[in-house]
Parts: sequence; structure tokens; C-alpha cells
Amino acid sequence: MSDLLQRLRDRGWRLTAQRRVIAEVLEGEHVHFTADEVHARAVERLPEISRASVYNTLGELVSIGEVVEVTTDGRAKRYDPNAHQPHQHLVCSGCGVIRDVHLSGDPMGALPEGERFGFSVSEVSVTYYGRCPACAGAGVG
Amino acid sequence: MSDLLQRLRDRGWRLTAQRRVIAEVLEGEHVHFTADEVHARAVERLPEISRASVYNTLGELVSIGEVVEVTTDGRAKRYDPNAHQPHQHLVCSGCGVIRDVHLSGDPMGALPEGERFGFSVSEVSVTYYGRCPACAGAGVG
DNA sequence: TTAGTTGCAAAGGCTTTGCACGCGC
DNA sequence: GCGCGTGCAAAGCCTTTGCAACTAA
Repeated sequence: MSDLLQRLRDRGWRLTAQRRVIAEVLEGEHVHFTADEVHARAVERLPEISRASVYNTLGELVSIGEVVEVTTDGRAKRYDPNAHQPHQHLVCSGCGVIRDVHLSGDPMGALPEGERFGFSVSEVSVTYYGRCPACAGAGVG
Repeated sequence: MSDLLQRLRDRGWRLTAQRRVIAEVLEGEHVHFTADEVHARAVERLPEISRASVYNTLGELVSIGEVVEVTTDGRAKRYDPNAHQPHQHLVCSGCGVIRDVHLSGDPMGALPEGERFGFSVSEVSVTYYGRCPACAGAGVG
């Protein structure tokens, strides 16, 4: 579940400085950066990295399944490197912080057969909204 | 659950032609238009209506709770007038069509206390992804 | 060597904003 | 008549794209 970099090497990825830096930025728990935040952090390590490369790389990481795209209610998409452990999200409606959470049952089972309209259902996304301790205390939002 | 227009009147809303037309466009089951689709349909009834008014009105309907904003993976937000009956969504990853669905249990209960990180959780959004019968048959997407 | 990656800058889609005019109440 | 709502056009944010130069393998 760690060492995204190693997995990318194993896949035979062409490992450029830009891609390495982006992978490094994405290490950690509860990491859910926007493309722009990834870019800002990448620039600290590699000043000449461009936004286009960040978008390209994130898009590829998503398409090979190493990163998951998260769309909360805000504008910009966020990128979640925790792609190998099924989980859902808890979002603070005050400050927007996201935590990974794990549910007690399989949410797929909550959709009755009679509610499937003939679809072949393959995925489910569950997002909880609330206030984090800091925002609840400060009355933010 | 029907007659959005009447509810708006009861709220003392200033009822302009534009707002009336937008409310009319939003009547019906399984309606999940983007702002632009609402505008296109509104134009058929009131050719001079502007996009800005559509955005303004939709934004207000959302903030007073008469319409729910739906963010699927696509780009543009969609607007769901079925705000008074709790429900979730089933999205076709082929053509993007959305159906309202009703779950067998309360998804809020699936988040264990130990996974709440001190948040006061107030809402949950559940979205299922799959292929509608048409797209499954045609191999679209 | 060479195919894939990068940076730049421009364009694109969706949404918001500023301001003068118009209209519901 | 007053104040909010509207239309227009321009700007804004996030993202994608075209293309020549570059570089990992």
C-alpha cells in the first residue's frame, strides 16, 4: 500500500524527474490534493515542472488505477493515492478537509434489485458530509 | 412533491417569467439537467432568457433546498428537483444518464463511530455506477 | 536511437461577476 | 416607486491541447 514509486517502476513506467516528484507528493495517509495543490508541492522540489505535466501524470495514474479521482462538491477534482484499499470519504463542509473512512457493510448490497433499472452496476461511491472538530468548535462555514 | 411553482409562490418568491419557466423545466421524475440543458429548454419557451439568470435561479433554488446539486464524474453539475424525498443516484458510465434510486437501509448507519474522526456527520451521498441496458447492449463507453 | 514526456501558450468548457435597464410587488 | 431580477459581456477557474524540444531506456 505504500511505495507508489516502486509500483510504477514495476509497471515499466518511464521514470522522469517530474513523475518521480509527483509520486512523492502523493505519498501518505488522507492525501487528497487538487491538481493545483500537487503542482504547488511539486514545484517546491522541482521548480520548472509545468501544470500540463501534472495533469498528464495524474490522468495517467488514474487510468492505470494507481490513483482515484475524487469529486466532492467543490470545483476542482482531488486525487487520492489510496487506490488499493477500498474506502469511502468523509468531507468537512466547513474547511473541505477529507478523511478516508471504512464502512461496516458492503454498500453495493444496499441497492435492491428492483431499483437497478436493468443497469449492470459495477461501482459505488459513498461520501459523508459533516463538520470536523475544528470547524464545529469555531462555527465555521 | 410536485408543483415546485406553488411552493415558490408560498415562499413569497418574486415570480418572474424567467423563474417560472425554469421551475417548469424542472418538473418531472428522473430530471437531472445541467445548467446549460435547463437553459436550452427554457429558451424554447422564453427565447430571451439568459444563462446568467439560469445560473442565478438554480443557485438560489439549491440554497433554499428546493433543488439538489448533483456532481457525478462528468464536468458540469446537474440539478435534481426531487429534493423532498431522500434518494440516491444510479449513473450510467456509458451515456451519463441518471436514475433516482432508493436504498434498502440507512447509509448513515454504515459509518462506524470509530470512523468518524470527531466529525458531526449530517449528510451522506451514495452514487452507483454501471451501464444502462442500452449502453450494455451497444458496448458504448 | 527513438518513442514517449515535457513545457509553453493558447484554447476550451463551465460558471461567476459588474453594471445599467426593466419589471413584479 | 422601490428594490430585486435580468441581460449582456467580460472575466474567472480548472483543464485540455498542439507542437517543438528534450530525455530515459
